Amino acid sequence: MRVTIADVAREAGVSKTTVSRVINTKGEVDGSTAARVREVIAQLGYVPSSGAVGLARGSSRTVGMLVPSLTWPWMGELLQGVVDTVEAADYGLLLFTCNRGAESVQRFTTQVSARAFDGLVVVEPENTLSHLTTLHRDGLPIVLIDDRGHHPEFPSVVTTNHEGGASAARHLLAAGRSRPVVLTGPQHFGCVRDRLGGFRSVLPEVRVVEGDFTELGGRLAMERLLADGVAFDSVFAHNDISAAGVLRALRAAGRRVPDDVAVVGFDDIPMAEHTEPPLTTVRQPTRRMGEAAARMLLSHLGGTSVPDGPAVLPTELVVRHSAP
Amino acid sequence: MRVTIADVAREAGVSKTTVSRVINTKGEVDGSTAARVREVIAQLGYVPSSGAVGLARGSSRTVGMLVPSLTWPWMGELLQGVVDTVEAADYGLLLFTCNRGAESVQRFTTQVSARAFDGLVVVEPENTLSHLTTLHRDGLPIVLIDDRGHHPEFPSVVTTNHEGGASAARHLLAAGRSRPVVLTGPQHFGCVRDRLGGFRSVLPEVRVVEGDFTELGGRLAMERLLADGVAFDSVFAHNDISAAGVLRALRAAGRRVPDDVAVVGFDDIPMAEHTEPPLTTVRQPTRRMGEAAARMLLSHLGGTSVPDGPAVLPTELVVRHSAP
DNA sequence: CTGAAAGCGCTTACAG
DNA sequence: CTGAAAGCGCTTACAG
Repeated sequence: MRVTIADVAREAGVSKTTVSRVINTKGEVDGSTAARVREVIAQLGYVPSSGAVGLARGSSRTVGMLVPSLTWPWMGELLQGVVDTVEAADYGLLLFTCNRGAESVQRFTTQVSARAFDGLVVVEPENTLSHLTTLHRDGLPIVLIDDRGHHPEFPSVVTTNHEGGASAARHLLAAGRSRPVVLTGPQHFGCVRDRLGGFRSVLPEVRVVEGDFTELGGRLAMERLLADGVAFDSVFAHNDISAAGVLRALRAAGRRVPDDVAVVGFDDIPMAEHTEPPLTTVRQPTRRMGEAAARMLLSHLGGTSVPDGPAVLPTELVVRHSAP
Repeated sequence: MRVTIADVAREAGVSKTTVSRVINTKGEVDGSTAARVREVIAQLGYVPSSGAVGLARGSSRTVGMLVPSLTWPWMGELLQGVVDTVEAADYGLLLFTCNRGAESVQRFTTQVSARAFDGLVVVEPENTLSHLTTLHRDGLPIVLIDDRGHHPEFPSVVTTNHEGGASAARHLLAAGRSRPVVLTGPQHFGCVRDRLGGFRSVLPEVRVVEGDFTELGGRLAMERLLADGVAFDSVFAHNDISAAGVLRALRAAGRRVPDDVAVVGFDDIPMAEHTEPPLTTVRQPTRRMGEAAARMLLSHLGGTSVPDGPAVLPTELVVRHSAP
């Protein structure tokens, strides 16, 4: 049988109230009484039932995390940042995905109503913002990790997409490249517009090709440009995956990187070190974004008022061989 | 204020007992009564508090997952498999890491005692097996995803490491390669011994080099072999990351892959498609291992007795350019 | 400084 | 088929 607060109380010869007080160090308790209670707790190996505590206190000391998918290359770092921060604060982390579309969302919403967690960190699944906004208005604390460039009415963590694009352009310009191609992601993403805008603020003369963030998309786009005889000396791809496709297409066509064409990616996923040649890229501080989001949520739960603007974490240009 | 079972009971003009019965469809309830209750539930948007249900029932309808790190390349697939299965069964998934060593383990153990979850899926953090065994003996249902080749006394999911090694050897042999080097992982891992044993069962004449599963380790090992003038026509690396290091070292030394040296990895992480040349590798069914582990745990929680042996999922050789 | 009692929101014998 | 009551393991006014 599990050890309960009643067992401790009986064994220590005090009331449950007193035991509760020493556990939570609230209210005055006589020193020697407290010592005795603590001793009994240790001896019995008593640990309060999280469920019972949650029910009595009306909170679960757990935060939820909702992500579209766990298999994206930067998701591991992000999750690690969130988990570390949450665990350090002695909270639990309940993980949800939206793999099965509407059904997942339904299930997730039920968990919200069931009060399974106190607050939510979310990497926005497509077309969920309005639903999340409703939950937030109904009182659920939410922090959004915003990779799409939305601007929700609740707190969020973003990176400097505009400046990231600008830094890529400055780097290419300094290396004497003046005829760049920008291979974007889907242009309805805010982050895509920002990256492009930043790049253009430095290098206005750009050939823009809309991509889809996939390796295959990058490869095909590059093959088409080469077939069309477009002249360019550099490529800025909006993520590393599509940059990998670009590298492959260039190699297949006999173009040398970086001699003939310099290539810059975005994200700095683990693969970026291992492409041929290793990829120069604009690093997103993924892990720190996770940490920041979790910290914001926790301090919100702790009663601190949240900042009204998004928390902005800086990108960083990582120079490797593809664009020295 | 949140809607409780009492609100529903009052509104429907029945007792809480009856409401509980229609929610859980247990016990006989008059058809029209049930219909009325269901209507009120829908109208009020009532969702049972998971905390209260858990307390009353003595279980939380949540499973825990413990992993050493979230940033390993195959962890995303594994997690996705677990999460999907767990969510489909209407359970929650509580995620724990062991980033901070002993402190993490302590915190984790507390959660166990707090009954925060009903069972555990674990990818074993180093040196935790005996502790997990204790928890299991104390009554916690556990399923191990065993990437180390331990053989715990509780249920586990493994892949065919021996056969995977053998399949790599058969493939190289069929391609006319007879002087292989095997770059292993740390040799105290059971999986490493199995992969090597399988390989040797087909190609006994092997040069074995102990590696450490890192890209750098793979690169350095290969550089040393080349410097030593060792003659070989193929490499079987025990994971893809170190295979990537091997590829890089070979390229730097001017050896052509696969013409001069064929290279086979293990795992089939996302990067394997993107190395130069793309990597032939022994695929671990990572996602399905996650699914299998979750299924075993859930059926155990559901009362089904668990199989005594480990569940074995087959590897699969994926042929790409590095060893056609 | 300490305790009896009510309450958190459910489930489950037990009685009818 | 239905309900009153006890109980799950805590916390928290309230009273002393």
